[in-house]
Amino acid sequence: MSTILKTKKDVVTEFRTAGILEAARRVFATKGFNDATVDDIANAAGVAKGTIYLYYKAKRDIYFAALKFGIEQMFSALETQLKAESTIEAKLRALIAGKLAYCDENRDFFKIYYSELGNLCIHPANVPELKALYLDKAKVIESILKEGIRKKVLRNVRTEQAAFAITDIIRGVVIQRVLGATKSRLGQDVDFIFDLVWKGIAA
Amino acid sequence: MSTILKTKKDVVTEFRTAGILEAARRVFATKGFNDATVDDIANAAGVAKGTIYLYYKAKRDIYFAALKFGIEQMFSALETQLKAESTIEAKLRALIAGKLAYCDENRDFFKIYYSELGNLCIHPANVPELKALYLDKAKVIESILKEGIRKKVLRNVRTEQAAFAITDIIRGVVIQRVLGATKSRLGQDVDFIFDLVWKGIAA
Amino acid sequence: MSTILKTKKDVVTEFRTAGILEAARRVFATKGFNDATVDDIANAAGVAKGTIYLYYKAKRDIYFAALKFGIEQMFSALETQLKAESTIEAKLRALIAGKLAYCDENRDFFKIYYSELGNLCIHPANVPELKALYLDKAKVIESILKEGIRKKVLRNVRTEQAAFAITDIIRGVVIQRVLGATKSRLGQDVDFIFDLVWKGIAA
Amino acid sequence: MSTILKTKKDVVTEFRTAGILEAARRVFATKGFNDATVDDIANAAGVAKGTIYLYYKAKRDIYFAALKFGIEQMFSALETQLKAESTIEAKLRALIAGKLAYCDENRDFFKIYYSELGNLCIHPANVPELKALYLDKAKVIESILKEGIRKKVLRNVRTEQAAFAITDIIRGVVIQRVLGATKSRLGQDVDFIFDLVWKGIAA
DNA sequence: AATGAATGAGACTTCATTCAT
DNA sequence: TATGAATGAAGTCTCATTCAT
Repeated sequence: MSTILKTKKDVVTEFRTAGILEAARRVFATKGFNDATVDDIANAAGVAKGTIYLYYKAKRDIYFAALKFGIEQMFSALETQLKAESTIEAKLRALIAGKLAYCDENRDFFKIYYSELGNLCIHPANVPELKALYLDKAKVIESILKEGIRKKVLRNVRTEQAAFAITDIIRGVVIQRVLGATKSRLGQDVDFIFDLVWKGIAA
Repeated sequence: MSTILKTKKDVVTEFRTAGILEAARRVFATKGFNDATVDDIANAAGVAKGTIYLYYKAKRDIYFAALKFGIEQMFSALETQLKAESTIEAKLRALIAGKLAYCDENRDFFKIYYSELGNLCIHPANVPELKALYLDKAKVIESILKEGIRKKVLRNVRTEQAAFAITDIIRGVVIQRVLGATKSRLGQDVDFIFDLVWKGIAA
Repeated sequence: MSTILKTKKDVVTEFRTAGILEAARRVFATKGFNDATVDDIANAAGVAKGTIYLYYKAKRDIYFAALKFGIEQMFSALETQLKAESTIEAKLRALIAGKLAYCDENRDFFKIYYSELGNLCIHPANVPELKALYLDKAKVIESILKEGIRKKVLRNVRTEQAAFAITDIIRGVVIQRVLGATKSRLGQDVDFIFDLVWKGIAA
Repeated sequence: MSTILKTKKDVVTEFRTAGILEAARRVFATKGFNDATVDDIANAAGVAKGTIYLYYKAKRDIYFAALKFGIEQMFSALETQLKAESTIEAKLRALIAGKLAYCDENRDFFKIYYSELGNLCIHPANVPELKALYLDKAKVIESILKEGIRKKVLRNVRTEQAAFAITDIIRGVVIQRVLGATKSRLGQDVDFIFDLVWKGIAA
């Protein structure tokens, strides 16, 4: 019985949390953190303002939760895709394709993600956890690079920096896609990035 | 007489404007757009709050003005440096070095610049002029690339995208420098970027 | 059967009510009326918030109920003690000792009691019943005084005012005890009050 | 010139401060601290809500300022009156009369004053300064008592406690006056208190 | 031109109360 | 009867902007 009750509560919590986060993502993406109001989020989520505060202590917490949720979802998707590949080349291409696809399909998330990334320089102290999230994820790329270097497929570049560079190129392309500056199909953009990167770092 | 008065007025305007922008850059870089108050800027500039509004219609206008000022200063510096170079290779390296150096020396500006870049996706409608500023400046790189392709020094990449990619890599490195994630000396970072890019796009 | 059920219900009600009041007294004494939340009380009482509202219509009602409960308990104790005494002098001393002892032992109650007393001037309209409670109880002292005057033990003071005065002196001493301004033992304080009062009103 | 400017600013500040405090006293006396809103005070003072916050950092600060202002005004009036008297007896009577009169004429202040006094037991930590204000002022009475004892006019009572007792009796009478429980004229009440006290403590 | 006091809309957050389970 | 998730009114405080001096 206690199990059932607990489960029930958890279900409700999960349901509400998901709804709120989904709404928050939309609202934050549209208006940015500061112009989005908690009322906006509540309306978008179809709940009362007070309800939001049953699940999150502050507006900022909703924001981080939405961000974290997206990051983790993206990386969990990426990991699955990477495991399916064996060669370094394929892995790198899968990673580029995966990130591009995820951001393309989750533009709301992307907007928050990269906007916050830009703000890291301004509010770095506030968000050690967030910083960690960003940096940790760069390790995924770095480990592929290291493996490539070990296997002599890649030349001996500074892996940390190269990982960031790749991340940055991807971001740039996504921004162009989101801004509509580029009409290329996803595949073309993947090819472009991979091509540039591979030539840049291949042995 | 009227000319003299006008000139005098212009001088004052320029003087005030410069002071305000300089203060604004510092304040915005430290606190971000939303957490910075007009009072902060007025204090930093050593003028009364009302004075600010004699020169700018709204807080956001100060922000854009500060941003624009920095961008133009940076690109004017860049252009000078580029003119001194003749080969494509040298030009590219000069461009990378110049941007890196400027951002390194003007970290306040950089913080605003890249933070706003991240927000472009969120507030694109508000700031067509800003968007233009960002995109136009990418043309500088693009024109170098086009020249390189014409001279067969570079392979036939999509210049617009490549220009963005280069911009993005540079940004990534600057972010690492500002966050303190990287301790490399400027020259090393320039080498790293140039190396990666050149291998990626050389013929 | 109906009788049994009703009795059972009453028992439950009494049980819950007592628990809630006891918790309320503690919470209100610690935080004051406004800073205490219904949640606080529910937690302290070990019941759900909704349960509180099965027994009390509003937060304020809990407060008054707790107050009333304390007042009645105190005065019922006092009456018992007074009955045991025969002389005016002994009665007066017993009354002073009794009040002092009760408040000393029930500091939570005392805090609410006297804090509300102070607020009587501000919210008099809201609480005619409460006002009555306070004033009626002063009659106990007054009747002792009247008896004393009749018996020529006391001089002919205005009994109502004297009753209040005695009440006020007692309150003052309790406040000092609760605030820790005074370290005297209870007996000393009783002596002090009695001495002052007796000299003030004796024939 | 600087002096003139400063004076001007000070005058404005003083003017606003006085207006706000006067309004606050009225509002707090009518509704109590918690039920009074900053809007209420602003309206009563005839200024905008924001203006209040130019002069006080928080609602609670307004409250304390109003309280402090009243206390100081009352005691400064008292001191003047006391100086005019030479005998202990006259001083004591003047003190009783003065307090009674002040509270009678400034009922708004009185309500705040004694309501807060009742709350001292509940929020003692928050308000060390306030506590000090209350306790320090009791010293005035105490010093009279000590003088009386030294001159053998009074018997050797515990001065601190006696001072509190006198304060408490006065409060009680004021409460009755404010609540309308007593219709006696001021002089009668003064006589009553003085009579009781004097008999209680005279040698 | 310069000032800075005044404004008031609007944000976040709390919490008494309700009600479906 | 008991629960506690949901509600939304209401409060405090901030700050961009205005305007009289």
